[in-house]
Amino acid sequence: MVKRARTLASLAAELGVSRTTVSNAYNQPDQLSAELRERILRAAAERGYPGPDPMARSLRTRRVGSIGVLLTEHLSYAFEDAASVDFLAGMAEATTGTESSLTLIPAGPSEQDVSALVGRAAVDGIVVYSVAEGDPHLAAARARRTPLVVCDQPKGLDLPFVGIDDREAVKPAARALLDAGHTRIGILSIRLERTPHDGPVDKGTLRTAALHVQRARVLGALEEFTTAGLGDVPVVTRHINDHANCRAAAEEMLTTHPELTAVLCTTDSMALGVLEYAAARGIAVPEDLSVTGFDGIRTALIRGLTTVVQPNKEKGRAAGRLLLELIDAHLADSPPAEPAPREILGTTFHPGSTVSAPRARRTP
Amino acid sequence: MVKRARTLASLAAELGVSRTTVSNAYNQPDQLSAELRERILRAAAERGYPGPDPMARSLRTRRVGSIGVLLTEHLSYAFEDAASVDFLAGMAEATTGTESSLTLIPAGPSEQDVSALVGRAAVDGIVVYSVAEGDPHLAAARARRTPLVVCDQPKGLDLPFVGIDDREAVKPAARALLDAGHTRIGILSIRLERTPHDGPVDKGTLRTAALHVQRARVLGALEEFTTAGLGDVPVVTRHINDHANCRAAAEEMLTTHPELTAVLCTTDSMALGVLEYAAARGIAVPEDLSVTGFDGIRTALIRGLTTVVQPNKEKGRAAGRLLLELIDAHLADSPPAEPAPREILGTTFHPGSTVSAPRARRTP
DNA sequence: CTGTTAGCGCTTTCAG
DNA sequence: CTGAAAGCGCTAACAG
Repeated sequence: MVKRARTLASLAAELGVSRTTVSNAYNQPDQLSAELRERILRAAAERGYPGPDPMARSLRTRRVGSIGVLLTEHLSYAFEDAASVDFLAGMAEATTGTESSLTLIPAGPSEQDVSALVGRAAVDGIVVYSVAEGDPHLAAARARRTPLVVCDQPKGLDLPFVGIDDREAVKPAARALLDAGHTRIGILSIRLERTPHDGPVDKGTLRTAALHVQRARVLGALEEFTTAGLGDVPVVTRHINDHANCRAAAEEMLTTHPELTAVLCTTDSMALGVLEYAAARGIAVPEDLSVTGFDGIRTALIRGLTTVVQPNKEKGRAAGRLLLELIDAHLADSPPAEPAPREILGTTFHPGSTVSAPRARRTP
Repeated sequence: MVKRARTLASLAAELGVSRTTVSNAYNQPDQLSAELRERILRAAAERGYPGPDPMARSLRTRRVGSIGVLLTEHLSYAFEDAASVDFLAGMAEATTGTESSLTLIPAGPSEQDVSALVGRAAVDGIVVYSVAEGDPHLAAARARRTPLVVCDQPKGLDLPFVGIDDREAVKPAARALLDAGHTRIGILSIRLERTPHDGPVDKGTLRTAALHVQRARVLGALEEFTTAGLGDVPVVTRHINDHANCRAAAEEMLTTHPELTAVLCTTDSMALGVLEYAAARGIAVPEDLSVTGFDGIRTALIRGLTTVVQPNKEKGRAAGRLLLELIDAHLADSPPAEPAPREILGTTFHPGSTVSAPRARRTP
């Protein structure tokens, strides 16, 4: 077995054909006789020529064959969060049938050279998944001048967008509590700002919060509560949406506000934390405490949580498809659409079984 | 705002410095004065120069900055399977701190141009995750002559490998059944060959099965059973490891072999299918039927399944780390290690609560 | 159906 | 600290 030909050019030389012909053997099979093509491919295999170099090819064609997803969290977290796993599944699905693979671009917290990774990623375009307003990674992704789709947040930019209407979506959950007769309700949300903060949230910071999704959900709920005439609705937050924090948030809320008969949570994980805390304290749900969530993750649905279900997988599919379209347009030199395309997906309210009328209070 | 400078060269020209200097501003900050660097970067931002083109850069440096995972299943399936999600989380973790992202390379069933995707993926190396012996995607990955790590299967190739000892790992589960006194045991496995087959499996095809992981688990269990003097141990398989199929497999096994008092499954999903079927039929587990699984997926552990837990995330981490090492060595022109590195991770037996002594049979 | 001509945009010696 | 020269390996016209 001969061992030469590490490039297309050298293979062509050895076979006594032109580079074009070898290139065509790989890329345009109908541009040469089947038998010549066979001969070339066989010779390539014999000499261990691995086929056209992907980088050189990409440089020439201006297309890599991969779409990127920018995940702000520590990358492995994306695989622990049920919602983002579903989202990625949807994006993966969007690539099937296309010639693209899917590149996960990690984005750590260090502002500096981290954006170098997004600037250097070998991708034809990027879906920016749920980052805070002003996140430097988003800026880095825009700086690439390569197609871009924003998913979930930040909202309100003139960029291609896929997401849900968080503010409206949360309302059925709020209404369910009101309809059941609750008047003492607390709101549990996860981080509203990029900088860590755990504890109570005042209405001022709420108005300018950088994480639009959480903000919209809290504001949507508050809108319903206020309209119904409720006065002081406490809001408590945690930076990290994990088990321990969710439970701690539940404890904080119910300890500092023992009068509450219901808690509306802006994520299912939070709600599960409340359920768990309640179980540990012997607080019956929904008899003593009504709870609602948001997201519709599997475990929450299995436990019968009253929640709002959002189509995570469909979101991934939509974002991926839109990005692929934009890439095609970009490669064809079509000017970007004006205004930027915007896809708002529907959500559904899942009644579940964690809301009921508040237990009759010991009134005189 | 001026809008020119789409390349490093043009930016250099406009600033009256050399291309090297601009390049250094991005890549070797210590090779020029901080102020000149600032000036260059600012000018770049003003003119919308997106920074060095990733493809051109990669072509020159021979390094992309991404590692690939080849997932044979339809890509989105990788996100539905708990084991592979954990594996991916581990791989993602391996990239943190490195300058690499993670590219998921889909591999559909169509033999032809699908291998083109793996040949063309812009990655510095590939982890081939659990594919059948003789899978053309593996061949395509090898053909790249770029570093490669095989995870789980195929076994026995002289390629860098990360996995577990499936044959030994399953034995504690088999022994648990034997120790409890079972003598009528069936084995439920998922696909043993690349071509779809559902139903009973004969010992002949078992010996040559292309999917080494499943084969090793079945053979490991059979070895224990045979050593213990059990005679005929039926083996039933399903090609797809999903809900419906797992349940159907359970039904087939228990219908065609009503004498069984225990079922050993080579995946937790299978075992969950058995549990579900049993529940639907009013068969008590473990009183009427003992069941064991393999994998240690969360839902199985929660349900108390007796199973073997394998470290999926750790496997991903190990595979990723090994690949990154190989890439560094490759780029440094070090010759590949001989023999290929091989990392076998440990597994643990999870006793659970789905195995007990067989109910006393109605003997005279 | 085949070959010739021109780069794609960048980094890297190696001298200044 | 800066600049000039020399490709990395490939594909897209276009002319035979």
